Amino acid sequence: PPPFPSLACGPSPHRPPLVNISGTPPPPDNPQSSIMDMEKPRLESSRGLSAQDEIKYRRKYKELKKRIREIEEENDSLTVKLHRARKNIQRLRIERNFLFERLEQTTMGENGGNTDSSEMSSDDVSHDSDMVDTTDSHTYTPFIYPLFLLFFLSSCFCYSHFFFFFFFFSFCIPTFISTPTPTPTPPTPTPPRSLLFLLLLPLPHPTPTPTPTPTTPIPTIPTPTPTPTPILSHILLLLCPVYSSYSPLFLLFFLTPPLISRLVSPYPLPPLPSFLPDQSDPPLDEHDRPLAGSSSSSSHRHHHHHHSKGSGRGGMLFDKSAAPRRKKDPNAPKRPGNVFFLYCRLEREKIKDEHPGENLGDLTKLLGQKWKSLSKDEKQKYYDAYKKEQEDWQNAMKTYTPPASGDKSRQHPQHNHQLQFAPPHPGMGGPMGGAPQPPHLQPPSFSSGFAPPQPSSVSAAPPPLRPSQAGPSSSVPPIGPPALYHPGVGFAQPAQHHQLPGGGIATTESTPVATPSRGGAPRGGSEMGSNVGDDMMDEELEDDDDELEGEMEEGEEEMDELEEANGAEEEEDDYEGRGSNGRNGRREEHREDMEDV
DNA sequence: GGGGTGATTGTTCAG
DNA sequence: CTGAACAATCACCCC
Repeated sequence: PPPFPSLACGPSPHRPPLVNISGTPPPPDNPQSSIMDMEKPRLESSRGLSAQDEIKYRRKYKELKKRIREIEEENDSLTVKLHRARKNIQRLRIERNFLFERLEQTTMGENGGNTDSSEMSSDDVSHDSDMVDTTDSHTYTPFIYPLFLLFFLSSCFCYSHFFFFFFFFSFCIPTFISTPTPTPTPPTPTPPRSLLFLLLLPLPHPTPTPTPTPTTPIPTIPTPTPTPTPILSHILLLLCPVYSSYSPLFLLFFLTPPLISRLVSPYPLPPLPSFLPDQSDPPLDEHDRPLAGSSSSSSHRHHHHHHSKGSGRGGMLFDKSAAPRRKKDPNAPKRPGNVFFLYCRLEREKIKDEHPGENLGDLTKLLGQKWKSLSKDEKQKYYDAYKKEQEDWQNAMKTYTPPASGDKSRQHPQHNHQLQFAPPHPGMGGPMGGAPQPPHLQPPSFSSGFAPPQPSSVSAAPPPLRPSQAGPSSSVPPIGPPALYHPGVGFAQPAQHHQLPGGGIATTESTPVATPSRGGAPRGGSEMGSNVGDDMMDEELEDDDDELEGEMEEGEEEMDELEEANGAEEEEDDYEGRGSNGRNGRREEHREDMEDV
């Protein structure tokens, strides 16, 4: 290419590539002089050029000079980055070699004469540069990595139970990390946590079976106790695609494995980790509803799925679909929408005539823009009409009697006749225009003939809370030493403050009893395990965890590499996981499978 | 033929 | 406080 085409082509700047990718030597050592050299004859040859052109060329020259300087600086910074990356690679190789040597010692200590693997291993160590591609998959992580990956992928993209997640981190990770060192320390009398955690399984203990599978060239790490079958963990982990969970919380736990180890500490064993949104929650929710007197739970669920529209509820930390929105009565008077919808109704025909070719979506967009551009006075007439519609709907709701159902506490709050319609500016709307009182300032309303709270339960209350503060939050067990937490005291509060009308008292009284028993006590129990439990054991665990922390970081780095390598696969799995089948079907399968288990 | 989708704004509801 | 559902509309698309 011509060296500086912009000189001949006029003022349009033609920028050279930023980086010299091909590695060819840069054209001259001193680009500025070269420009000067080339520019001079041109200037001389075109001595007939006007002074204006000369100024233009000079400006161009300065611009190019500046650009060259920028490119050189960028080149320098890239060189530095490259250097750092190479050093990083080198460091990782050293770390990997170190880990490999440790594993090699372990394997040799276990079955001293396995020359086959040791030969291969030493070969790998000697050929450092080849290890990156050849040995990662079969040196010291023969089967853990596939399982790890399997779990990771499935957990990222599907539904599941944290139960399996915890199971994985309590069993596979400690097995993966805590390779018994050949130091002469006697084996600890306590079995590994991973195995104790197996006691959490709601499964009968299977008979121990040896697992010399051909797919695991390096035998599993020995444990001092008779192993209750790693094969069980294999089976369960293979079920992970079914039970897996799409939850960002997974990433949190993935980044803090020591935390996981602590959480699953089995001294003493809680029946299940309380914070798991585990299988007990949704079925319990479904189970509570029939108790409340509603015979339409199945249709309710169906209705909810029907209207979910596939919107991104799966992104929630805990799937809210376990507590779906209450089924609306098809016979109930329809809500009047809002003032914008009224405007749309009135103006749609008009705007359709103005834009005959537009589809409805675009027309709605236009209507939205027009609505926003309307002044308050112009909007006022629509607000007036909307107010009238609201009143009509209100009257219709007065005559409407909702179908008898157990839990009606919030189904039709409009029975309180507290319309929250507010015009754009205060004071505009007459009696409705005033700023509505915040709900917590309003006196509790029992205008619908519902019974007030029973005083007998209030009498047992410690210092009374304001009604606005009482409620769901009061069902949370008190913070403090779990041993001091007495369920009887803790549960009295929620019942006393549930002033929800209707069957609310009867139903909500049963709910808090169940909730802390799952959500409060076990949590306290698990904390007790690390706080009040055997100190010796605890210290051992602490030390172990500290050891694990350092090594776990290295494992995470390795995992990062693996993740990058498997990025394409993950994307494919992603598509499969979110197929048109959707989560609902998967959730149903999952529930049934869980019941089977 | 039935049902979902899209595009909007404001209100309601559940957590 | 937050985020999802819901309200109206209907051409269009998919099953």
